[in-house]
Amino acid sequence: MTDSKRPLTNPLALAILVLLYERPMHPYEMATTLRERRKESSIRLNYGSLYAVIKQLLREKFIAVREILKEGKHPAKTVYELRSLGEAELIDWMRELVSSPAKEYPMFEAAISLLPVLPPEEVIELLEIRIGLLEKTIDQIDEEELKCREMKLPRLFSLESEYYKAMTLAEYEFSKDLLSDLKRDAGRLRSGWTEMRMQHLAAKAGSNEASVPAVPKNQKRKESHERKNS
Amino acid sequence: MTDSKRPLTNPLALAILVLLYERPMHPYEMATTLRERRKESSIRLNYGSLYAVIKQLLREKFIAVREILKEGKHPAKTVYELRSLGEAELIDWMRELVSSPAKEYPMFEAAISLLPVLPPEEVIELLEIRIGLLEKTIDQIDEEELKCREMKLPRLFSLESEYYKAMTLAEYEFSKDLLSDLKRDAGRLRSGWTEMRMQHLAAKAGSNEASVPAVPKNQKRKESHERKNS
DNA sequence: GGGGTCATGTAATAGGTTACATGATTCT
DNA sequence: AGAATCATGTAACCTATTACATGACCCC
Repeated sequence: MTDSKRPLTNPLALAILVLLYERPMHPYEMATTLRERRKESSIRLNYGSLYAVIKQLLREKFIAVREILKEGKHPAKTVYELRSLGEAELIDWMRELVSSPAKEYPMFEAAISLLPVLPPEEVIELLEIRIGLLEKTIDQIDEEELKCREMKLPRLFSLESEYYKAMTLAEYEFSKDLLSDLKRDAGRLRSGWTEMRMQHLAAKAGSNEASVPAVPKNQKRKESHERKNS
Repeated sequence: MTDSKRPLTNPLALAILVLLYERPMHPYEMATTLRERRKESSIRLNYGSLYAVIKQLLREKFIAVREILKEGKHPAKTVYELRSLGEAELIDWMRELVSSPAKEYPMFEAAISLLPVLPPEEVIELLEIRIGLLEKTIDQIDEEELKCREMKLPRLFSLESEYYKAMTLAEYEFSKDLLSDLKRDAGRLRSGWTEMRMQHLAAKAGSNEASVPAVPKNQKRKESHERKNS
């Protein structure tokens, strides 16, 4: 909300702040709690970076060591607690995340914007695979949902999977539309496709096309510089 | 497709491979070409890492130096070209991106899964802001779309923005539904909300609630360990 | 002469991932 | 006895970002 450049961007940091907002905890407990609540499915969590992230949170004074519990010959448990600065950061961060959509860059969008490198016929096949996999994903979400309802968990606990389902469905619809457009349409959607591929194809084939610029035949790939190995 | 662990994951690397698939280029030209085609809007591109990524591509033998052009006292231009290994990687990478949806982790999904840290009344306000911003975004996309149609650009060139619009719309619908559910519903959606916040509230207030476990009153935050500063 | 843009890069740092190392306890 | 789990962490590595540095050319 206020200042867009937060010291930490790792979502694991956000998750830890939330846990410590509930109660003090030691690192291992954080990991098991997050696992228990299955947060990995909606938050990118890498438990290997747990101690690293805690170090960062300490550095920023968002958290502090509350106590170090030593029992017998067990390794000592370092219990952390939230500091007021960390609480402020947590609330501010959450407010920003909820109120302000941030442009994110899914790789599928990148792929679509580079689609002409693949021949349209292949894209059709690939999209069919994708659509099948998306259907599977949606079925899985539905199953999970059913389980939750059977266990009579309040809806609040599965809001994130509702969101995930909505987004997956939207991608599914988009993919299906794109596929059928590609299949039906020989001119409109495909117009420009081969033209965009042409330069490469021309370079490869040594081409007799008129519209190909600036790539003399003696500069064809494959023959020129392709050395064996270092 | 084949092996999931690619040596490079940076989308800038993918973009460079595509450019070199079209024709050999020097780094600065790559940057300007990508800017010209406005790829930043659909691919996360950080031009500062350009030379670093090129170094990686060289290391992987995906690309090679084709020639070094020296004109007068200008800095020499190092022209790169795609090697067959790089072409294979590009095609394989693209196939995977199109055919296989990868679970990605938008921050909004993370926020939703942690929503109970915020009081429901505040979430309502924040969602209203979000919805407004999403509307703005959609209007912008529509304007862009109109421009493209006026310039009679083939649809192929704006597929990625169609995708972006579809996803943004889905998020918009989800947010609106969530908002109205939150506003209407006093029991169903909200049930569990305060309970999830309770532990924290209890800790803060010293609480007389029965169901609060394991946090003795002498361990309240604020008073106990919050030191002034280092 | 000054600003923009062409064109190169390096250096420092932060960020994150992976793998490894340790050792006690508890369950089978 | 052996496996899983509890609980700590470090070290190496790689990636990525940021900021800086250089210098010529071109147009006003």
